[in-house]
Amino acid sequence: MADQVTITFPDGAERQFPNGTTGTEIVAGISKSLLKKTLAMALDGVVMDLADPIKSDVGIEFLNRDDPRALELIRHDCAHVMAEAVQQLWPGTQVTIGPVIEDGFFYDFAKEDPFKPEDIAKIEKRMQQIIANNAPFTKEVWSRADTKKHFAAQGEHYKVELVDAIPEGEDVKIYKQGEWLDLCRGPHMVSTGQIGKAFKIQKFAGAYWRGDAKNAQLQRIYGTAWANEKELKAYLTRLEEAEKRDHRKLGREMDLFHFQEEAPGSVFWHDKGWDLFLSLISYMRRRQQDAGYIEVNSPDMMDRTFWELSGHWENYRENMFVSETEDERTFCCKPMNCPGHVQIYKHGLKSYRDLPLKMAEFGKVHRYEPSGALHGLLRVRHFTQDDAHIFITEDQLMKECLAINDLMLSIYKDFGFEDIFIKLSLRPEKRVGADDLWDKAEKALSDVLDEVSKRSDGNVKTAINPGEGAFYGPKLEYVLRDAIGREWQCGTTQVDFNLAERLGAFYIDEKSEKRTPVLIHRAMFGSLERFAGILIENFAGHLPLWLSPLQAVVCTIVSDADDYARDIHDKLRSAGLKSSLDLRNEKINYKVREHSLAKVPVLLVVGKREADEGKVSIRRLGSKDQTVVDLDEAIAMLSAEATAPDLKRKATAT
RNA sequence: GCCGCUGUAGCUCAGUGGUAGAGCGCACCAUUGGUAAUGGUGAGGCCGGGAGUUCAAUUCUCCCCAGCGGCACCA
Repeated sequence: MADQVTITFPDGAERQFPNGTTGTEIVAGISKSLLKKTLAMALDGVVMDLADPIKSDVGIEFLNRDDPRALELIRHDCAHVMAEAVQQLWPGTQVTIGPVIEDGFFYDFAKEDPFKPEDIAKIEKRMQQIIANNAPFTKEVWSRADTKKHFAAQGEHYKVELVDAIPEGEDVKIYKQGEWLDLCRGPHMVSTGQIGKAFKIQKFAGAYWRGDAKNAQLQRIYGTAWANEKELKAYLTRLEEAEKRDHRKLGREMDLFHFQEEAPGSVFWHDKGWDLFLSLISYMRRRQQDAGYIEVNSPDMMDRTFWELSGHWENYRENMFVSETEDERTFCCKPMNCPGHVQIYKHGLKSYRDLPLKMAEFGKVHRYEPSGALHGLLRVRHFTQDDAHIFITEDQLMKECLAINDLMLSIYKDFGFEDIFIKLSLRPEKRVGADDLWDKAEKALSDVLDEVSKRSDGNVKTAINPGEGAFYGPKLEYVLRDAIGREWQCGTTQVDFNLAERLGAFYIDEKSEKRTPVLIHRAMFGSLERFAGILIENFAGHLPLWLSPLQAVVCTIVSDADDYARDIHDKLRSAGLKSSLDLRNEKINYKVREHSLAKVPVLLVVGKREADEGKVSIRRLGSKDQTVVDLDEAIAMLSAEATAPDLKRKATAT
């Protein structure tokens, strides 16, 4: 072992130190103020405890709290302090795991009595004390046996399990902060005081040990921590903004839909919401027709034998709506459209010349989702899929998947979603079909993914999810990023070498032989209900004109303008615009406020002046300004804007 | 489904062991006002459902349902 190590500083300077010198010693040698500011070091880019000895030649960086890498340390340390606070306040509580997550951290505890809402303040207060004590974080490496003995003696059974989970050959590290210690792989900051004040305990929740519902349920505490108060405040504001976009709230305010307890997980669409829904279907229907799809409609209920054949009965029986009828038959509300589509396919002999056969349906599927999963429009028990099944020969697979991809990306773009992420989900444990068919299907989708990624010049990001596929085949899942950076999984392309055969579908090939088609399942919006919810949140209720169920309200300032307003309303209607008339005996301020709150995109305000001159005053949602233009001009402009993007493209193409 | 919290007027929410209150909205009257709340009057409630304790339950206890926040699930 060398006596000396060469350390390279961020400015490029190199210096020799005795082997085993710690980061702390080096910083202390530079300046007291730097030592005070430094939370940790990075050796050749790897973040380490400042107190770690340096045993080889490396490049060193010192992390202060403004370093982006420091945030993770602050949150991690904050989780430790929270755990200490909880164990101080409620002795006997067992600690389990406490990782850093996006925007914060959590720690899971095993504790008899549940935490109460008022405990948040108690925990925060105790954490402040621990942070004020500013105890240093110190690291020790213990033997496995000693560690297990220690935790077993403390009654920390989960920690004993965690020690067993540490891979052989890896050190068992213990971090101490004052009297308190935790099993942890680190790294940590220098002392608890470095966490600062910009943290907050957010909420309590239940969570299963090791994420498995078969295990005990622990109590999770979520918290957040930031480098400074300003960032914390910005984060809390961001949460508030997201809350304002909540589609459940906006749905009520905009009078789009409602839910009630007699139909949990089912939507009561009001006229305006249904108008939006129908706009989405019309749009998708046009896009699919243009792409060579046929549209069909299959029964909502079919005999259970179909679902046994398809494998749904075996895999999803508990999640199906099942009905016993007077004739003692068992019918199931369809949880998927595929078996129905295969029946339509099978009606009449198919030739290879008929393939690819692209069969679409706006089918309403019924799934008895677990009660705790329901969430507004985003997770319901009855939803409409823009579903399609594409029957192909094996060698058409690549071409069809790419065509679907192109259509998918083009459609998302029409709604303003251009930041797309595609996940490839591979075979799950519970599945049907032989492994060689899975090999083939996974290879095919993987090739498609590579090709899509290549074509997009790296604009489309991709990832692979082992074990997440459907029971009958692997899938590509399209994830959209919305206006405030949240991700929503929508479209899916699934390659299925199993179902067509199970349901007895075939075609006659060039050699007059029977062959089984490959089935591609695909949805682009996914669920119409869910997509509508996503759009409401993405646009914060400010729907683009072509999707808005009420595009304009004609408001009068004085009743002398009533006849003129009626005239405008009629003309808007004739031009295909969705308008309504507000002739109420109210002040214009009142009308503007009310329609603005209802997110009406365009207000056409008319008083005596406009009536005399044949003009309208246009006020757009979100703007305080108005422009006065000729009525005909206004109608032409709004009509153009209200045209769906695909129709606009067609109009300019001809 | 599991853990915790919540359920009072159309909406947002106060409140109490002696069967209820506000604001907004709604109806009516007056007001014709130029771009985010004109004034007045009035109507509106099985206090989520069921059982128990009590002289008396919206209030306390238990069970159920639904919603919310998570976890698990998501063909």
